[in-house]
Amino acid sequence: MIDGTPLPLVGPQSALRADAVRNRALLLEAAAELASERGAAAITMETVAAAAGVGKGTVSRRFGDRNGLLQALLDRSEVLFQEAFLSGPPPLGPGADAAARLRAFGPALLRHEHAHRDLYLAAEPTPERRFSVPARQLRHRHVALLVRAVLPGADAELLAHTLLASVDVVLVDHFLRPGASLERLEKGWHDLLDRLLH
Amino acid sequence: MIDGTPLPLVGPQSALRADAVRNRALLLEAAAELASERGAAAITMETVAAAAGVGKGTVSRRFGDRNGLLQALLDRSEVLFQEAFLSGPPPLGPGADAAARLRAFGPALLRHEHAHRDLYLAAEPTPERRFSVPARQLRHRHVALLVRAVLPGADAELLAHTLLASVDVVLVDHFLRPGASLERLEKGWHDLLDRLLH
DNA sequence: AAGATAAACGGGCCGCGTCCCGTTTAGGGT
DNA sequence: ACCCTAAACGGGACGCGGCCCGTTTATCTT
Repeated sequence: MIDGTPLPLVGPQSALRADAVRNRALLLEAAAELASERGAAAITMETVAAAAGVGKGTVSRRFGDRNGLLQALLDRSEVLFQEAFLSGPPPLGPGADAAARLRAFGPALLRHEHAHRDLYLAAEPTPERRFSVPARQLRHRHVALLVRAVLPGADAELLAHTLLASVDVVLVDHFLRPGASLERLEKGWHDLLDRLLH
Repeated sequence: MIDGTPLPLVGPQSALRADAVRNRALLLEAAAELASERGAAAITMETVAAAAGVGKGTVSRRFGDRNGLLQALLDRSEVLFQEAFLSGPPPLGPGADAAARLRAFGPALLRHEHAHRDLYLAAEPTPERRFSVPARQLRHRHVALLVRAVLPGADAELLAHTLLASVDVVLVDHFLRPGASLERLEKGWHDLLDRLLH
């Protein structure tokens, strides 16, 4: 397992050496600057290594591959979103009933991903790893939990995947290209839930 | 546009030269043999070119990229599936009402993709092209048509994407790994439709 | 039949991602 | 304070995909 990529909301697990911690920060900073100046496509293992003043091998060892680096880059804003639906104010966070939280989740995810769409699109994992990304797993568990509360008879795991897929970044981006609006997608989410909940 | 990859159910559009047609067939045959003998992962631009006795440039020009080659490989079985839901016997084909056709579509797609899962997983397009694959567009139009007939008030395009996503190869494969069954996924499709149609 | 033209061909080139291994260094134990 | 070991480091090597361009060849025209 690649270290230095702590799962969100889980403590450090392997005690990175001090210089490794430093280099990790340097690399993420360099990558963020590259992304904001020349777009996410400009992030390559070599350029980010050079910009941070370290060797390519260091990037590889720390983040595994290019995708791991991009995932780590996303982690900061992802954690903010996670806090919003795990412990933030209702209706997204606890305090509202499951149906209301579920209703609020779609639009919130939609807007969050859309705000960072460049990075999310660039960081789209390969098919075989798509469901292993910690952030995705957390989203899925959360939605499945809400679905279970709202539709006890349903296959919550499967339905959660379906719901999440309906607001996937890639799909959203595809819809927004021609001129569709975020509002249409939000309405789609609400309609879908309304039909599912009678 | 890459020629030699006619859209399903649309006639040829650019009159390939005779030698090009021959090489295209040679390449596809070589790729199919490679896939069956050493797995889809063994298909690289170079090995397939060598196996067919042509240069790498030829593969590149004909199929655009590795993914285009894999899509072309899938086309043969894909066309069979298309015929099944476009003009085959009910309940999948015309002759049954839209609700019954929609019910039948999920399991049919599920089983079709599962039967060719190795190739479908290998041929998974990059995010930006995911919705441009002709076969996917055809599936989507078909499902959207049925949804429009069954739920006139809904956003048929969006809902069709959601339905298709719920039986996506990558998701299905993810579910089947631990030991889930195709039956569970089929039940999920039927439950989803039942809830949507009251 | 012979020339013209557009298309196809081949294979070399470049860039990127990944792997590897000999070297260096941080950090804890004595 | 010194050493010992495990971890991190650098950067070169390799393989694959995508691209390009000088050469060959099929097909159409007259």
